[in-house]
Amino acid sequence: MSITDPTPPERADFIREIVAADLQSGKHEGVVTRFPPEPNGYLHIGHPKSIALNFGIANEFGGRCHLRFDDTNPIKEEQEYIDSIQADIRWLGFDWGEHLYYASDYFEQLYEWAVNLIRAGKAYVDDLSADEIREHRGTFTEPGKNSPWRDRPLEESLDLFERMRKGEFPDGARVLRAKIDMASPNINLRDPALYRILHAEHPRTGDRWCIYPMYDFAHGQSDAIEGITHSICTLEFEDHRPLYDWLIENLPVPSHPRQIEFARLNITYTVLSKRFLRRLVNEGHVRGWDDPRMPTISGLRRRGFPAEGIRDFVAMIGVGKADSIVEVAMLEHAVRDVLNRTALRRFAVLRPLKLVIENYPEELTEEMDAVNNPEDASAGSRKLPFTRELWIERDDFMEDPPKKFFRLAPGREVRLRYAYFVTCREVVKDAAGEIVELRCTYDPATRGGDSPDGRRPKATLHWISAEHATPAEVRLYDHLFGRPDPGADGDLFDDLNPASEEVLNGCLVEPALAEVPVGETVQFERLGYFCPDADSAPGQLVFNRTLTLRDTWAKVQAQGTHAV
RNA sequence: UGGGGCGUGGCCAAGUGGUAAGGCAACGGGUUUUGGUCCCGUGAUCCCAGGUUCGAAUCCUGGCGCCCCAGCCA
Repeated sequence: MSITDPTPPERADFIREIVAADLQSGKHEGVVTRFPPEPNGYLHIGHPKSIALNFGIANEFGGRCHLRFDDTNPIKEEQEYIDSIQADIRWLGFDWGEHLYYASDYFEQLYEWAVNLIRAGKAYVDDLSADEIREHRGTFTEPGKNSPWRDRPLEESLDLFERMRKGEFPDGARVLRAKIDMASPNINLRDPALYRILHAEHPRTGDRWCIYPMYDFAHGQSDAIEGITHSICTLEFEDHRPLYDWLIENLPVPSHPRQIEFARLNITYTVLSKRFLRRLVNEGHVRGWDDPRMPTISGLRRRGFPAEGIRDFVAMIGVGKADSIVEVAMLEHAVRDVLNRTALRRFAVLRPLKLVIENYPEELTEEMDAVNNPEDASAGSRKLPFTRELWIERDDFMEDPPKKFFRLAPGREVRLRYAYFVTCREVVKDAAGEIVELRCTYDPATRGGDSPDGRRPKATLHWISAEHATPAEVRLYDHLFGRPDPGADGDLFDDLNPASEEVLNGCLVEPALAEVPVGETVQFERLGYFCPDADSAPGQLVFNRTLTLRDTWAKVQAQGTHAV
């Protein structure tokens, strides 16, 4: 894994071009990247863009990619997040090998470097309060003012910093600041805070420390320690690059990484803000971080999205510096694309309607051959039991059908997939006028679904033998938000889609569906992709709808509604 | 408002001075035992205005628009 190929892949993005150029010019002999999550929440669909970029570049150029937790703020970070993040990255299909690191591994080194900086007269301990520091910072148009402590003797700062570490001061009492330029037009250079006092339990270092480095003082140096060549981050850190470089240049670090920024991912109908996602979970709007409606990796996994679809999606959207909002349809397309190729086809009836074939023998059960996946011959076939009493989808029958409806209707003949042609002879209703049963006849000559005389029904329906049907609960999911730009004109919570989850009980599925393992997504023919939920138990099947199939009939219906 | 970025069809996105790739979506049509899949077809003069050039989305100048920064968050 040490051979370096300086050839960029075809049509590389601007970051890959930079990497390739650095390799070709000999600036670097190999490439080392890193994915640096803060363990303060679960990974969401925005992260794979960065993960695939960092791990992808490392792979393509024969380098390596580290997983490094940016754990410098113990108040927000938890072990649960550290664990879930690793599980999610692995599930996505990426491997950091032996290269698992934590910024907290470098706390001692970072502390030493801070001392170096003080000795060099480039950092000082400030006694100002947070409010006072803000007041001294100035504004976008006015320069800041120097802190009265800015020029205190080095020895005094050294002593104070050491006592900060020893725990002699309460939170917020003092802070270590870089001495750069309070008049800089870049606010990040107006003597940024480097260390703050936080008497908090850290998930990794426990109570060994009560001062913690700020992001700016930890990230670049961690990169340098690990020999990262290209430190890829999102656009909002562009303003921090001068500070990143200043620290690298003013500290005796072992290497000089280069920070490169790209635009983070945004998707329609979804919100990717850890703060907001945490609220959804904590305030009970969803079942948890892994709720199938959540844009988290664990939510998408539970929803049945394959990792390959997510990888294809991020490859499809590209990498650039222009802010953009990708349509969810693209994600859904990527997912359907892999599922169409790989998902087993099964029969399931969500809203059952009884269909009785009057001229079919009472005691007979036939075994019909059904293809498991028309896109993959190696998936083989299965037997479907067929009997006189069946269940079909309520939506597949209309007593008084409109012009474009070509499923079952009184007097109409349709094909029952893999079985026979049936014709509706009678509609049975209950006292309330509800349709409760369809009486039909079948044509024995059409066994398997083809007629010897070349008759071709306009529709093919899926069905379940009543005698063999297995009950199941099915949870239908839709976008978490009811509009493409949630929160655009007000509170995000006002835009939550009240119909994002619909639980259906009394669904009936074919016997083979009891065997699908959690983690596998199958296609319920003509309905969509579904996967067993972890809530399933023997005899208590629960399925989540991953996505519907593309549905041109639904589109026709919607147009009809809107036309009037 | 000072600084930093960005601006190519509805949405992503190639293009790096030689006459606008591709994908998604939408809309037509064909195939089809999933109204699925698959196949075919349909759309831009590149934020605007000047300029340089035989020739500019690509270079120059000036505008306009959008995003980010005033945490002891990352």
